[in-house]
Amino acid sequence: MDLDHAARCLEKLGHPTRLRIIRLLVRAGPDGLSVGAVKEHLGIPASTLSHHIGHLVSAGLIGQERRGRILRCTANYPLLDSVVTLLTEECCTGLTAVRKRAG
Amino acid sequence: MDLDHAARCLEKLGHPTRLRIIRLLVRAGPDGLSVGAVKEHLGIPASTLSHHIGHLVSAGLIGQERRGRILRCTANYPLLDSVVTLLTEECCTGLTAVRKRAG
DNA sequence: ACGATATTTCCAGAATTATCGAAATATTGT
DNA sequence: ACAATATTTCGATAATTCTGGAAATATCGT
Repeated sequence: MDLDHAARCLEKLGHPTRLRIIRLLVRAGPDGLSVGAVKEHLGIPASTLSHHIGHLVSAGLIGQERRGRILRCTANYPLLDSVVTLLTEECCTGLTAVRKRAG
Repeated sequence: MDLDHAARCLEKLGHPTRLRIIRLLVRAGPDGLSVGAVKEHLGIPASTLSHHIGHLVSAGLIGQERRGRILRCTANYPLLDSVVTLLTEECCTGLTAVRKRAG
């Protein structure tokens, strides 16, 4: 996970609708949710949703598996974790870290 | 820190140049760096840099304090921490968290 | 006041992103 | 084969973002 890859992930996460999608899928657990279920939750047009999901898939932030007519989306926990880790280690290792160590 | 605010911050962090700026300032510590110093490090035109810094300031991710001719920029550690925290708690509280607890 | 340094604002063009209806594709059950 | 459901792709428009040269602004030292 280099800085550019992290930036690409953060860019995708940095849209309200997409951040909601990620939150939904994370909360849904390892089984994730179908595209249709996400659509129900967010109440946005199918084509708009499909584009946003496409962004997230292209960045690897979510995975997809077809089960019959339904396309199941799951959060890529390890990648999300990597992004958070990089953000923490590379970009938050200043005063806050010192404070935390100091208690 | 609600989801929309977090999305705004992530959007700003989600650009390679801006993520580099943040990293520089975080590593620079509480005193931060002048705009000129950041420009030296990144090697980009002043106006381009100024725009990016403007983005970060508007999102509150960095602060500025004028000292004579020099404008000192500092990372907003608490805000960065809030973003990471929200991302962790709201969006990474799935399998990864379970794994971590399990060891 | 002036010249030098630091940084922003103005301006414009190119590129990218967001939105969503309509049409297309994929899959299932009958 | 057909109707129904699930999802994507197409196509078009509007909006936003990115970039950087040139000009403007701010501050300092003399």
